[in-house]
Amino acid sequence: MAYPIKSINAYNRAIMLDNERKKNKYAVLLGDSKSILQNISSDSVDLVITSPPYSDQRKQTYGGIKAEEYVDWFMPIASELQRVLKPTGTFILNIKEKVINGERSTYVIELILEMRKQGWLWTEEFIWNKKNCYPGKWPNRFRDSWERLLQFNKSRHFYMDQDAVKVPIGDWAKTRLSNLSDTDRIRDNAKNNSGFGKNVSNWIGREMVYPTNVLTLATECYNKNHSAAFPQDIPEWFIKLFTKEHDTILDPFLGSGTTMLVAEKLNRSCIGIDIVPEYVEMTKERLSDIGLIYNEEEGCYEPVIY
Amino acid sequence: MAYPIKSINAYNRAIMLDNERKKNKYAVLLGDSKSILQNISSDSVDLVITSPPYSDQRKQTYGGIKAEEYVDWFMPIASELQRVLKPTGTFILNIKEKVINGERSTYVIELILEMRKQGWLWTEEFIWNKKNCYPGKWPNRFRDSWERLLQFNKSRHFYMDQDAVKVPIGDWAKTRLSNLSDTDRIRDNAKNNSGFGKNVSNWIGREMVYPTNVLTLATECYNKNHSAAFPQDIPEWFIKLFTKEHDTILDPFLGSGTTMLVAEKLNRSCIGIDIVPEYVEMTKERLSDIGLIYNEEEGCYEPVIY
DNA sequence: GTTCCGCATGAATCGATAG
DNA sequence: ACTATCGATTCATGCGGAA
Repeated sequence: MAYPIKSINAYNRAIMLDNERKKNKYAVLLGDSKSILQNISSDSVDLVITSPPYSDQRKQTYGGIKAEEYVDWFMPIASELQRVLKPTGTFILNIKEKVINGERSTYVIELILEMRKQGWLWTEEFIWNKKNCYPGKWPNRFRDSWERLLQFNKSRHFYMDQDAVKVPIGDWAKTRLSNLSDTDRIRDNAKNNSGFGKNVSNWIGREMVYPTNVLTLATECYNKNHSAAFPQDIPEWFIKLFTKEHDTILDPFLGSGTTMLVAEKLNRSCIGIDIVPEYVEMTKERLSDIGLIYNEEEGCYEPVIY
Repeated sequence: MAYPIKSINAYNRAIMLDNERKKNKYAVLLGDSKSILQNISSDSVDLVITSPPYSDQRKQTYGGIKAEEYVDWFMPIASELQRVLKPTGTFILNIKEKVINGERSTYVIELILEMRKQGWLWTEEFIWNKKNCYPGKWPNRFRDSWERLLQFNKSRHFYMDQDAVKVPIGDWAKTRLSNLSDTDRIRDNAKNNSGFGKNVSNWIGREMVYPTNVLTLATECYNKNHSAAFPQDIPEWFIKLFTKEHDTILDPFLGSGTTMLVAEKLNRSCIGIDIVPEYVEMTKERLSDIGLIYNEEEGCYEPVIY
């Protein structure tokens, strides 16, 4: 077949891309993370990113773990994650404590202390500021609009590519301005307009800036037949930040497969585990939908070979 | 003297306002909070709001408390605060852990656990999302753009005036409410059995909504020489939320006096303590500047009597 | 093609009532 | 006196069909 030059170039580029991607594998494993993880090699994962079921939440699908049992339930899994993670790897844990008897439960902060005893370094706590948080009104509290994104490491020398998550100055200013509208009138009587204006002038001329440890993102709540714990932007941000192409990502509570789909998009390998058969099936379907094929020998999904 | 009617009314109103304000007292106490607090009556304070010296920070002024000693240093103060706080009162603690050896230190979360053992309820954790956080770049972390605002209470039945801190509704409302469908006019229950439903027509004409537990405010320094720990907006928001007029507010680490100045502005009484003589003097000057006079008998500042 | 607009949805929590 | 269930309240988002 004869192609115009333009088309040949595009075709060749497509082949190159696919050969690149062919290095990646996508394994979707059904079962309890605590035991399934034992089949994964030590020091083999570059990034663990997951959103485990919170205490007593998602009862219909995950059974619900009681707050007072949460730390004991999670620690054996944390131990396996520590084993499979590379020394330069990172573990991002998305979690938030619920209210019990009018108080924030303490299982999350107890978990941090226990994981440090287990040898983890608690490197950082990012905040996910949820723009569209759950509605509701109560006499003694406001709507909960944030979640924790805890960063743990095995060593102080972990891989981090800050330039991969730089934000265009325009977009940043744009979202900031839209966010400002909410709070502008809160600080109406404050005399900090000059301070803000000064900062704005500092940004002029810069095209890309580094983000902070607060991620302001909306939850995905549109009408789909699967519910994701976090929006795609969360794993995307951390995958870009803490991994390179062809690195391996692990999500021990895969859910509807968001982490894996994002890993594929970003040309990384991914291992996902979930205890709910419907979720595992859903992820497999989504992988087939985007053109990956199942490799019987290897027991995992791969990009199509041209 | 003869006044036009208009002026007389304004004059009478001024006297009324000042008589109202005259009920308020402003005490600025020099010394160590741990001992000074013992002179304050039990169950007498409606709101404690403070930003204590963080571990190893502000060394020149406070001497610096080591991270591993922080909890032991703070607990006796927390005990006194619990004693002086009314049963319906609230304690807001602005704090953030610093990074030590590449890790977030754990003294803040250990403090939460210890304070619960002491009898405090950990009601909520607000996030102060600092819009113009400190600039800088490090190889293994981004700029720290948030701080904790921990809410503690003595009982589940504390005073809270949510309407006092309402914020303007988001822009979405303008378009959303311009044309209502049939389902918008009735209660439309959610399909997921959450029990949630909505009647969109309830929102017509609504301009203000309740805020969330994330406060997006710019940092603001009263003066570069004085380390104002937080901007006026922070104490203002919590004073409006957790106190009424003429209530008593306490700041055991007053610094340059931001909490007291805001309390005066909002017509509340205030007690402030600081161990640094220069800060105490500065606050006294600021109180004089806004027209308060020192009452020798009572040992505190008062609004001028007409 | 764009823009407009209807609409379901989301890790929620409290107090009252029932068992 | 305990625990379990139930009704009530609420805001912002982006898909998908219509204009």
